Amino acid sequence: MTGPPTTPPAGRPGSRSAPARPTIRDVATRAGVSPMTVSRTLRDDPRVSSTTRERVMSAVAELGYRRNELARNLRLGGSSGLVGLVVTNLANPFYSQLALGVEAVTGEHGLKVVLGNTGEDPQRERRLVEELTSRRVDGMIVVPAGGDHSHLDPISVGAPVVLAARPPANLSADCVLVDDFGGAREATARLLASGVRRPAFLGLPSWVWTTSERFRGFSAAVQEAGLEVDDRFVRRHHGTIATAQEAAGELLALQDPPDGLFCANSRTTLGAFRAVTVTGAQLALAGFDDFELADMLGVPLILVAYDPGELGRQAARLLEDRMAATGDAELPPRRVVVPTTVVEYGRG
Amino acid sequence: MTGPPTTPPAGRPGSRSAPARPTIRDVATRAGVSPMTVSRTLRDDPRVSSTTRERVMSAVAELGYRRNELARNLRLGGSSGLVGLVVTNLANPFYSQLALGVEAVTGEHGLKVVLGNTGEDPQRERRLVEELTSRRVDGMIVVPAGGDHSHLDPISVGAPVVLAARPPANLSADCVLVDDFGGAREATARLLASGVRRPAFLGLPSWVWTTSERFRGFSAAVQEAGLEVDDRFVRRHHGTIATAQEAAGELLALQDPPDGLFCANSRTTLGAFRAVTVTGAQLALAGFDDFELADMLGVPLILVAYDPGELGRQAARLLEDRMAATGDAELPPRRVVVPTTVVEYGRG
DNA sequence: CTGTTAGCGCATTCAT
DNA sequence: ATGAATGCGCTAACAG
Repeated sequence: MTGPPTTPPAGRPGSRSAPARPTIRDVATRAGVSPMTVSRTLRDDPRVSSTTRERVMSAVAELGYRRNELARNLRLGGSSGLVGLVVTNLANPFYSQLALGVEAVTGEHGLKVVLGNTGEDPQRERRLVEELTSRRVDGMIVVPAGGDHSHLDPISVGAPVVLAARPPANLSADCVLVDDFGGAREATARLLASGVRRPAFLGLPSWVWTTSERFRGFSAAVQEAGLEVDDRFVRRHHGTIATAQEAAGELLALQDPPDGLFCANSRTTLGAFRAVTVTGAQLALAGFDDFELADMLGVPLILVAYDPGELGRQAARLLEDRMAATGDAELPPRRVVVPTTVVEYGRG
Repeated sequence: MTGPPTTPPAGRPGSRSAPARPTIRDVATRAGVSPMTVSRTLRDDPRVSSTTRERVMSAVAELGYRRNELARNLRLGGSSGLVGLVVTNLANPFYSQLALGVEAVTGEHGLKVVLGNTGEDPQRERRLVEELTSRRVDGMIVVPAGGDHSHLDPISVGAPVVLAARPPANLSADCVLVDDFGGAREATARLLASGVRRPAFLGLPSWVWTTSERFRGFSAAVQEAGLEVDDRFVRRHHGTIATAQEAAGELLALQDPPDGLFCANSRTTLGAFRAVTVTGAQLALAGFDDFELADMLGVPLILVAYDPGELGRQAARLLEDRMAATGDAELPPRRVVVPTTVVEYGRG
């Protein structure tokens, strides 16, 4: 009963090549009904008679029609069905897993994720946020780069904003964080419990929020063990494995070197591991972030593990929550903390 | 000279809370001009007088106006300024780096990336592709999951399609591949040059395209060395480190075990490494994919390295090329191969 | 240089 | 149960 192989709808004047996508009107014409009936059919409106529905659906199939969500969303209120996701470095497995978590949750509700990568450049972040705003994203999840987050104000963005991994500064917004303090504290406590008496800390510059939190956790554990944080044993580096190795090497070269080291992230841990391997020093290692092969390095390692995907999923849930809110509700900013666990490798 | 703090444009009836975004008409009213003039100003049309331009720009600033790209794109021809990126597993660093490469190139031209993750599920891939089509993406980059790619036909998608990492099947489309054959061949050749006489191969099931290519490369190198591929030394596993370890263990348990092993990907290599570590066997290792810490494992390792980001960048370039084409040009499908290099770790 | 008309593709409102 | 008019926000095409 399918009609004769229809010629594709007449392309717009001038473009003979690209078989211009059929619109709802083409379908209507083909099915011998009005565009409204097609629209209703596609919306699964129960008022459409089943015979009409069938005619419409055949026309849809024959023409290969796909509803234009752009036009639909415009008519529906100007939103896009898109969620903006702005991260600092997608090449970092941490953020790609976060992205995966976001995608998994938003995908369940038909929202799609638009990606932006800042490379830790606040300037670029501003640009990306503006572009996403112009595209009328229904919400945004951002791992903020700079120190001032005022440009992430949901008001100016025109949609809810959720920060991930780092808390808002100069801004009232939901956020999802890792338990940086608790994780660092517990790992450090285990390090001390294993007999370390001269603990050291190696991390990024102190203005990096996660590093400062992890340092707080480190300090707390040290003090709770009745020890004191030795300033000479607190070092910062610039985030690469190489600089971490260098900084760890300096610690080991001290006249009275530390006997244990807490590293504020995985690259730091790897740098420290290299320094230990190269020098053959006796240094118990702990660090934030679990990583593949940690169990294969042949040295004992106490690591703080957590699920980056969970960070993304929680962020997406907070966001969807806000999007669902009428807006009059004005729920106050929420803060979700993702738990950490401590894992030990290479014991014995 | 800025006017008095204007009350935000009257919200639509019923929504008193969200300060509805200003439209081009609000700006026009505020600036005392017509919407067209605002539109022209925003497009940097030189015909607008500088005085008018200033008035408009102040109004824009005062109202916090942002052009609605959705409406704009609809009017301009129904495209979205979006590129769809469908990958199999974003948690895999390979694909996240690929994504970063795509984002970097498309971002230069104002295109944004919409993400989709299939988890290797062809069904989900179909759904994602349809959704992206409905959103009128201007193009799509896909790491295809199944064996049949007919649903990726640019005609039905309505936009150019570029495949990445795996070649098209039942489909004519551009694609970007890694030199799987060449890389495997060279690494295997080095393995043999190091004295291996009884080479083995461990990979995924043979219907996985990359594995079969890499096996071809392995075989070529073996034959070029005047040896033969021993069928008992060719094994498949299911892609996890654990199954790889198991399969490698079986090889090592043979009465006359191999003295060298080529692993078809990084998880395979890691599994084999574990098996070697556990059993203490003498087995020279080579494999496809470089990975962090490969130099720290304490065993010699010959690895095939390449830049996944380059795969993404090339894919994005092919796509933009197609998008720019008039469509009448009908350039034939192109295939770009990203080169590999062989790196050796732990020698001595 | 600026304004008016018209319409991108779709869905709400009001008719029938 | 279906259709006609109207407009989402924006901009070509054509006035003036």
